[in-house]
Amino acid sequence: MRPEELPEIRHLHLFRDMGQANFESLMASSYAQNFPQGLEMIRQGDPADFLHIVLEGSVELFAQWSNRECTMAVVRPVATFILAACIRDAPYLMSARTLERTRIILVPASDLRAMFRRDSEFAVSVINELAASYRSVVRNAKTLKLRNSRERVASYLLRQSLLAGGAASYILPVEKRLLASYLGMTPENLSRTLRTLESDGVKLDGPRVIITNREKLTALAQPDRLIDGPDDIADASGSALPKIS
Amino acid sequence: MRPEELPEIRHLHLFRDMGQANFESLMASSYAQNFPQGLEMIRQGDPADFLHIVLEGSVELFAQWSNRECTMAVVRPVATFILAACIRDAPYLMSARTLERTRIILVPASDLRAMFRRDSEFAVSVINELAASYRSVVRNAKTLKLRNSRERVASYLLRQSLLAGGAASYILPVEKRLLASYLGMTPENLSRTLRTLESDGVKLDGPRVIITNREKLTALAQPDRLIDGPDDIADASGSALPKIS
DNA sequence: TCTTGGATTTGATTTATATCAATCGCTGGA
DNA sequence: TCCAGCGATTGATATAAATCAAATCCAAGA
Repeated sequence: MRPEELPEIRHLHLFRDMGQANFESLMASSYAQNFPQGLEMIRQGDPADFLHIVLEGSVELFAQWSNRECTMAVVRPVATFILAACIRDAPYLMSARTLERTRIILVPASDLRAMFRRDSEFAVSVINELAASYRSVVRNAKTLKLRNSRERVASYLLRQSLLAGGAASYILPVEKRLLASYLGMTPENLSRTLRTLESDGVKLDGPRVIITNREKLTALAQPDRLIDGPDDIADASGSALPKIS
Repeated sequence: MRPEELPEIRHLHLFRDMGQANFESLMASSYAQNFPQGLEMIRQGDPADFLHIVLEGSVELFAQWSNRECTMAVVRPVATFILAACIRDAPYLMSARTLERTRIILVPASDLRAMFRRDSEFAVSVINELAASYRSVVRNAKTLKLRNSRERVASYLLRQSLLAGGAASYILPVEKRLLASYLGMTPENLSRTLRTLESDGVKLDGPRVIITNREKLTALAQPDRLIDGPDDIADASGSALPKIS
């Protein structure tokens, strides 16, 4: 691990409040690894041996069942993922693959579990992280069950605009086929939906999103703080898709 | 609160490992309340002031958006709900209403937050509870995105059979319209689906489920440990019926 | 016992979405 | 530069699911 990377990790909410010696101890047993693009580094069902921290690149979390698969989330630097599995000492519920060349820190799950018993500040951080993650998935489930695909697309585009500082134009952070899977629809359906949304205030030019009529788009998406955030505590780690640990 | 209720609460994983004095202190600031059937005792968006513990009856957690609503979960004794919102000191993401006359213990969220900073055993229990909850919602999201409604119904029926000790016949624990909403479909669609499932090994007689061909039903449902459980750590909160094999 | 309201079922139809197939367009490598 | 391959789009069609409407069933209360 490079020395300049430690502060980046230390800055995460999860590690921010723990004792310095404990943080160093945890990092001492961790190690970095670089993965090429498209590598499946976690397979669902495998035992959760390491907490993963993305330092560079990006990672897709996806789930599989009966020859089908779907994207659950995309994790971007600097953020952790699969915390819950590590804590439960249980099999991963999701697989993970790199979307590009990606640098990851691997923190042994056993050390992690020992640490939050030793460092009560860290325990509080873990509690907060898990509670936030839980709420994030609940929001996700709500959008899946309460909105149809058109509404999900509209609210996604609007939310991304807000993440881009309310910009009227921005670049989609992920490929459309991945976005389609994340939103629970087929690429064809997403493509068609995007076209029909042109009459509702948003236009696509390749990967570029141009919001032409924010009021109209908002009326369709009906953004809701209890689904789309912003979440209670400011997170703003600039991830393209909701963060999942 | 009745004295005989304390041991029931104490027995929950969440409270099992904390110091006795701390448990008593937490309970001292809590109080019981009885709600009639059909009462909406939590409205989504309200500040999370109390952790709720169901002692008797049952509670539906549901979400609303744009004049639509859907059932997210049903909580039965003895269990807690909306822990994450209390911890984040954030608005509830879900509403709650009683499905029958229900007795609830209300634990002030502020006491809860103070307590896991004071009692590190309790902190560990909260961590485990949240991690388990998180994984439970992820499973739910997976079934929504990976299975169609027919498959969701089939796997639900099979899962309930296992919860009933593998019984070939059992009574649905909830009304069908609520089940439909939980499974993300309309009551009409559920009704029709149940009928067509008769050719796949399961028959409905009112609220009674009769599994006529477990192999066939299993082939359709394709139960998966990473979606349907059983979860990692043995929970066994009730329904641990002796298995005859 | 009779009544009534809600739950459930059934039927007809519409709408949403997936699937299959083909084309287009871009990008990276030979 | 040209080509191969993949993502994106478009069109045609099939399937899944929702909606609308009505009938039936059933349990709680008068």
